[in-house]
Amino acid sequence: MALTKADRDIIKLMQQDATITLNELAERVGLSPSSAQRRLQKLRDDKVILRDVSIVDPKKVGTAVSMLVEVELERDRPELMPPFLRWVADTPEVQEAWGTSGRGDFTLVILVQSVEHFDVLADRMMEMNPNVRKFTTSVVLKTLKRTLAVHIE
Amino acid sequence: MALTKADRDIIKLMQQDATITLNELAERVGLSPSSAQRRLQKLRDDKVILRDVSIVDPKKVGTAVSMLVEVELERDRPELMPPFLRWVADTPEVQEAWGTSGRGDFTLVILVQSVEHFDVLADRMMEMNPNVRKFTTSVVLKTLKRTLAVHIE
DNA sequence: GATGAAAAGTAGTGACC
DNA sequence: GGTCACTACTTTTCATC
Repeated sequence: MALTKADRDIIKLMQQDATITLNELAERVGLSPSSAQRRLQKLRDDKVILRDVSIVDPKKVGTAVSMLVEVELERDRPELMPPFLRWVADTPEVQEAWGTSGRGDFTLVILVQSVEHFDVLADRMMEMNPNVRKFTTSVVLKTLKRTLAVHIE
Repeated sequence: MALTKADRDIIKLMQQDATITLNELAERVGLSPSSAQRRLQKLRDDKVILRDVSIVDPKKVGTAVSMLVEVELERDRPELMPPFLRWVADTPEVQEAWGTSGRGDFTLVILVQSVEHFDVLADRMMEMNPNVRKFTTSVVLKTLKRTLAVHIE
């Protein structure tokens, strides 16, 4: 699964614009269209490229409040961990979630329509997860940058 | 720019899988392929859908350390704000950045190859931005969820 | 073992109703 | 918004290195 220069170039280009045609892609990485397509297919088969998605502007669909939430769990109730993980997975307003060292146990990025929606969501989180000891919320005032693109040298 | 039911369905589907064909898309939203394509094109023209990108598995390209960084800036030097914003925009290892209320002024998601790379990056951040008063770093131990998909009712 | 050229199949586009 | 014809893109085949 070693990546060639062409593979890395394909990844870079596809992370910027996945609607690029194979002809364009091929030209820019210095391969024929059929070679480029085979490499791309292999990158998908090997799960280097996981999927292609459309990026939507939240403001344009009436969903404009982002929150960063640090959640602290009770460590002495490990049996309540899986339900919490399931809640994270099943709650579409939770866009991102990391388990971290440092202050909080988990950091969540939550995107909702309004502060009222967030209130409801936070209440439900507490209700469904008695192992949530406390959480601190930071309101996002300005989103400077948002990408899942991985930097490739 | 009011969104129809079909528009919202198109957005939902495209956020999951942007490689879907117009035939499939049309069928699943209850339109003809060319109608679906017109709506999709309008969503792109109106910047509701900003772009399509490939999602890459960082582990598969040798980039496996994520950090959450809270940065506190000196408030009495507003002239140094633009350079900081430019540093964020121009540093590909910074995947996400928000300006927040609460403790830190900014929260960054940084993805690097190794802790050593992070050290170099953090040093350079301090060097290039004398208005960074302090920053606290949380190492990501586990990534539970990662999507930019916006939840649409 | 991967490449490129070309053929065959499929999907996207635009004019018209 | 739907139908249809046209164009463009993708995929497979096959010969080659």
